Amino acid sequence: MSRRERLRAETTAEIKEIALKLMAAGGPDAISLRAIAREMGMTAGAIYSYYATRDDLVTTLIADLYTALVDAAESARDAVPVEDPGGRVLAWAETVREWALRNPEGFRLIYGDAVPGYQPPADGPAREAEHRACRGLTGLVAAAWHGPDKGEYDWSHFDPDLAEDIQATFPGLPPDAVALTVRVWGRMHGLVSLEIYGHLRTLTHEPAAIYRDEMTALIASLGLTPPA
Amino acid sequence: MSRRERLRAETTAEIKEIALKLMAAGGPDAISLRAIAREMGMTAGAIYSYYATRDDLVTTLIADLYTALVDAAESARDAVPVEDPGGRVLAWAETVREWALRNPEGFRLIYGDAVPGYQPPADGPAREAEHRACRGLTGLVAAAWHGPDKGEYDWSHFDPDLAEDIQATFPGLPPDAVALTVRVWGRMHGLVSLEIYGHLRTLTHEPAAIYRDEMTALIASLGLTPPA
DNA sequence: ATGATTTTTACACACCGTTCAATCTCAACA
DNA sequence: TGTTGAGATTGAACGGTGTGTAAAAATCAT
Repeated sequence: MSRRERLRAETTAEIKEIALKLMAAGGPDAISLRAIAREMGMTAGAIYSYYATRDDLVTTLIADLYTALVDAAESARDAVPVEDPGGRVLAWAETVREWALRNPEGFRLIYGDAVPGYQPPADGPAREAEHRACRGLTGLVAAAWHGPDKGEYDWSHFDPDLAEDIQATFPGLPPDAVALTVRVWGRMHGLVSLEIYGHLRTLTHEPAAIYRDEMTALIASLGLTPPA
Repeated sequence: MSRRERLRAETTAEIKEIALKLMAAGGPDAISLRAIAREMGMTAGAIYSYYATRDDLVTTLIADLYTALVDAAESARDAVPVEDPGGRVLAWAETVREWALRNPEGFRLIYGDAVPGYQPPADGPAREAEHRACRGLTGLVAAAWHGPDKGEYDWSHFDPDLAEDIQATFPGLPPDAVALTVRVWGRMHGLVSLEIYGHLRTLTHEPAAIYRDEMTALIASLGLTPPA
């Protein structure tokens, strides 16, 4: 790797780093090429040798953040033995919340309004991360799945790519389990989303305990044994 | 009411109306005084006879939207007899989702990032609407509450105003029930939030059914009988 | 020294909120 | 009826934000 390439990689990384810092400080709209350049001691035009447009930069940021989130959730899950499926669910859930609290603006960028006017590309690393998240959750549900398969759902009710992916990864898992996965996702997401956007702050000082209670109930509802 | 006052009221209403339309079309950042004025055939400065600043306008919009949402939820709930507490929960939940789908940008304005840089005032009509929402949910939980009161929570874990309010409205209701209310809120919010922000669109075509299943499970977990 | 790459400089363009003096409108009063 | 004066509106201006482009200048590997 030549010196040239190394410098380029470093600058690319620094741009992302500064962008994340700016976003953490001032929200998604603080991600402007000019502000980043100011912070780096460069001029705005220079950034165009690294990212073609501002949306490209945002896309990269979202992908990085989402990947980091899923990495964290997966490794927390894998730190709990497979014999404790309830513990694995809890590990995933708590990790997502803690990551969101550490990176509130990142959470907003992924799950909320990205920068005004930004349209996410149909595929790319962000989409890949979302699929990983979905596979991870499905795995957690699959480990707990023991019916009843009421046959309420059909594979045609889901995105073809996703359906194919899941049928390949978890053979025999019925569509009803995927619907349950979506519900689990929503249940994990709800309180965290409310908390990050400040709607719990004015209600309770114990969001962690409430979230934990909710996740415990979720685990029990999956027929698993929640950790003590 | 003089003609002058009538015109003023009409213009005030039209400004809000246009603002909502612009927001629906282009997101929260599309709410600009200049754009509103353009749409109305006025000049930007004229709006300052009606709203002191742009943030004042946004504050009014949020309050109006939140009030409309809570109005809808309350009346849907009240259309179901008190003898059917599960049905009342479902009515509330479905109404919130449907309102959100009809007013996605309104939902974002209330529960997501409002306009960049906007800071909500500590009190005012929006706060009042939030309290109404909380009271409404607490009422639904209270109708289902039959313990167990494990005494896990304390009134000091909640906002003093809220605690006082709830103790006055629902005498005898323990703090644990309020914690459960927050959990219920999160559970209702999660899937709707994911759906509004487009995270279900790429997974399933049946968000309504999944949400209904989740709400049915929620009602059952409250010890109530879900409607057929 | 040469040639590719990066960066600066300078523009063009389009927005935004807000203020202010001047103008217009129109209801009420003399 | 004509005048007056408060309120509504304009239009221009100020000061700021931003994205993106193109040519010139600096940098650096070869």
